[in-house]
Amino acid sequence: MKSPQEVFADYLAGKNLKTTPQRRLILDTLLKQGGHLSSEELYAKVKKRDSSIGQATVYRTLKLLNESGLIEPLDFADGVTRYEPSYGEEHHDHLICERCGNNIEILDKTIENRQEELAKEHGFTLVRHKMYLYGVCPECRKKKG
Amino acid sequence: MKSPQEVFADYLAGKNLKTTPQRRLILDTLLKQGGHLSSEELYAKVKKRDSSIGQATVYRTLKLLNESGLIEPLDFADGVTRYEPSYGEEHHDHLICERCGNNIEILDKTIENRQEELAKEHGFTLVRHKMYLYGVCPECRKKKG
DNA sequence: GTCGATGCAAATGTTTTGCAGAGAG
DNA sequence: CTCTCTGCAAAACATTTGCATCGAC
Repeated sequence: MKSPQEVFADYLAGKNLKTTPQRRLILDTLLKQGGHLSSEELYAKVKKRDSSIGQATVYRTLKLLNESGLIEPLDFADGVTRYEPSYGEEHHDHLICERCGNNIEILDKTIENRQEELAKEHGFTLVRHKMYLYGVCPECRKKKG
Repeated sequence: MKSPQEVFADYLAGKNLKTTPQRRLILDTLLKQGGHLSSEELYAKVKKRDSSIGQATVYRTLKLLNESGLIEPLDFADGVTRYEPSYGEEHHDHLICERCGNNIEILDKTIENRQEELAKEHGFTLVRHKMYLYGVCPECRKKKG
């Protein structure tokens, strides 16, 4: 299996785009960090390693990484788009606590299968899906309510 | 069952807020229109009936309507938040065509039940969920690819 | 060298907020 | 009468874009 770095380089090369130090640094930081970073948060982290980097480059690179299939945008309904590394990772959805923002990755074959069937029943070819479960986690429930 | 207008009036009264002509007009327009309106689109429709109304009032009222449980925000991943009337309506999810933007409302008990179970398995109390299936509709598939 | 990439600042698009006057309870 | 509401314009956000310069290939 190719490394994410290779995948990115190949994607760029295939579109006559260039592999620059900034792009490498951004991918590298994102992979090391993992998790669910917003562009802003990623920018801050990247800036620590190269203070001359610009915000726009981070946004532009995130777009490329998404197109190359290396990362996935997430929407936790708080106004910012977050990203998570998705290359080589099994797909999963998110269970989010509405009180503390904590979130757990979930995966359920029953649901995945039904989604595929449902799309088919309507004649659709399913490309991707997003599922977010919002609730209250055990810790927050104990605290109040 | 209470009418949406009553629900809204009760919600406002309960918070010592006021039932104004603007708020009534916005709710009324939204209900008559149904569907998946963005704030911008709703503002345009409302303005036809009362040209003196302001954008901000529409945003503020949408927030109140959401809190009162009358409408539901939707995210079709196109940068704008849309709203749909949800009071007295059975919950449903959305199957969206990535090419033409057309979308179909779907509901599946198997999935709904599994979601509830999944949350429970992690100790969460499920409050709500969002599921979007993105694909290509039959018409668009015929046209190309 | 050439053409894409970068950093900066300005622009964009959506949503929020401050404020002074208007109006519901 | 008292607070909340409204419209307006300005502000606040996240994100995108134009441009001159820089640098990967």
